[in-house]
Amino acid sequence: MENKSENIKVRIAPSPTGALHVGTAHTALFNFLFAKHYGGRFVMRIEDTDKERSEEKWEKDILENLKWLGLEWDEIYKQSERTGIYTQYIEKLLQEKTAFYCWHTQEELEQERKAQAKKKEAPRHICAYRDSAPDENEINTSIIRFKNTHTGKISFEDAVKGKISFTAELLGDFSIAKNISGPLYNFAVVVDDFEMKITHVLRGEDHIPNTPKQILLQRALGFNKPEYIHIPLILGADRSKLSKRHGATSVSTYAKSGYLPDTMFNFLSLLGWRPKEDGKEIMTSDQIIKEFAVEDIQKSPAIFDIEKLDWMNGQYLRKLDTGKFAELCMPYLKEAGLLKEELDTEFIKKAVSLEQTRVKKLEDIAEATEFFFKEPQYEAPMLIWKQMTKEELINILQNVRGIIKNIDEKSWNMEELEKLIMPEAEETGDRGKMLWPLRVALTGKKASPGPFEVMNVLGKEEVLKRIEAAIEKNK
RNA sequence: GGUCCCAUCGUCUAGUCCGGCCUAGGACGCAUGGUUCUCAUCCAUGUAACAGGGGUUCGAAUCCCCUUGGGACCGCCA
Repeated sequence: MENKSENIKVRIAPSPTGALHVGTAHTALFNFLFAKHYGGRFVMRIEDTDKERSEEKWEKDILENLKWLGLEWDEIYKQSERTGIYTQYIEKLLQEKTAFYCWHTQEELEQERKAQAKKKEAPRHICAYRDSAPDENEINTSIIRFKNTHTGKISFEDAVKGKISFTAELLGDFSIAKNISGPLYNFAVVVDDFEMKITHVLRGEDHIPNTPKQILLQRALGFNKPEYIHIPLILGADRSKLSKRHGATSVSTYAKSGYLPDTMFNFLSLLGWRPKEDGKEIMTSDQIIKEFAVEDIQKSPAIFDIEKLDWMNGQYLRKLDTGKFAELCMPYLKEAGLLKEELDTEFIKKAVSLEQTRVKKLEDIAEATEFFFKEPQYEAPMLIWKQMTKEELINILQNVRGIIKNIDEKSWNMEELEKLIMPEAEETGDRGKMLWPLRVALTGKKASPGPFEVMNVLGKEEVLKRIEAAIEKNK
C-alpha cells in the first residue's frame, strides 16, 4: 500500500434488515481505519434495494451504533434514492444485448439446480432465453440477467489473499435486476462503486464469490476495477460465522451491557489485524489508525472471544477517573431502583469506585454495589470464619462495636478505622476471625471490598446498625 | 454436490514473503504463590501449539507437492 493520497475512497454498505451486527461493525471499522490511515474518504451507503426486508428502525440502529463506536462517515447515500441511476445502466446493457429478460419460473430454476446437484455439476443457470425477446405477458414475470458469454479464468489480485481466480463459465447467466427499476445486489454495487468513485473495496471475505460477477459487470459497463481487500470473518466459538446462536451479535447489546466504545473499537480492530510491534494490545483509536496497515491483516478468520473482551473492558473501566466512572454507572443504578432522592452524589461516587476494579462491564455495577444502598440480606452462618464458635463470634462483634462507638465522627476515615481495629484483629491470633465477620455483617457477601473501605463509605451510624443486626442474628 | 478461501498454544497472535538468531515469543484464559479476612486489582511463576505425510536443502514452523481438517458462497437477500 504505497499510493498514499490519490483520492482514496472506501465504503461500508450495510443493509437495514437487522440491528448493527458485530461483523458489519468490524468491516466498517476496517474501512474507517483504512480511510483514516491512508488519508482517504469513508462513504456510508445504505443498501436498501430490498423493500420488503429493509426497515427504517434498522437503518437508525446501524447509524447510531456506528457513531457510538466512533466511526463517522464523510458522505452518505441510500440506494433507494438512486433507482434512476441504476435504470439507466440496466437499459444500456439491455440495448447492448449483454443483459436479457428471463421468464423461467422459480420452480423451473429450482428443478434445474436439483438436477445439477445430482449430476455433480456446478449450480448455474445458462438461460435458454438469453437471445429471445419476451412477449407482453412474459415481461411482467421476468427478471433481468447478465448474458455471460465469457470463457476461461477471471482473476483479481486481493490485497490480503493474493491472486484469486474463478472459471467464468461456472457463473452462468446470473441475475442483475428484478425489473428495469429494481436492481439486485451485485448490479447496484458495481454501479455505485463506480459512481461514487470507490477506489478500494474492503469487505468481508464472504463476498469473494461475488467478486467475479462484479468484475464481469464492470467490464460490460466499461468501468475500471477497484482494488479488492477481503478481510477475515468473525466466527463464533464453534467456528461458524457469528450468529445469534453464539450469543449477542448486535453492537447495541454490548453498548447496553456497558462495554465502552473504546473497548469495542480496540477489541474489534484486533480481530484479524495486529500492529507491527508485538505485544501492543491496549491502544487508543488514534494509535490504531496510525499503526494500521493492510499488509498486517490476517488471512484466516478470528473467533469472537468474550473472555478477552471482558478483560479488555475491565482495563478500560479501570482507566476511567472515579467521577467519570460514577457518571457512567448512574443509569444502571437507576434502572435497578437503587437511587433514592436523599443520596448525595459523593456517597454514590465513593460506593461505586470501590467496585471499579471488580466489574467487567457497567451493568454489573448494580448487583455489586447493592449493599451500599440497602440492608444486606444473608444467612447467619455466613458470619462464621472457619471453625469459630458462636460465642466467639458474638464476642468479637461486640468488641468491634465497642471500638467503633468510641470513634469520633470527625476522625471517621479509613486510616483511623484501620489503625484502631487492625491491632484488635491481630490480637485474636487470626485476623480473619474479626475481619471476615465484620465484612459479612457490612456487605452480606462472600466476596466484596474490604471492611475498612466499606465502613468508610457507609458512615458510623449505618455501620453500628449493621453490626448490631449481625449480633442479633446469632442470639 | 460445485466453486473459492484458510491452517502456529483452548482463543487472539509474533515468527512465514527474504530458510539457520525458534530448545517457537507475547496477550486472554487456566493453575500456583505473594500483597491486611473474602473477592477483584496488581506482581511473580507455570500450563499449552508449528494438522499429517512426502520432498528440496548441510539445515524447514518458514519453500514445493499430496492428504486431512475447518470455513464461506452457491436466491427474483445483501
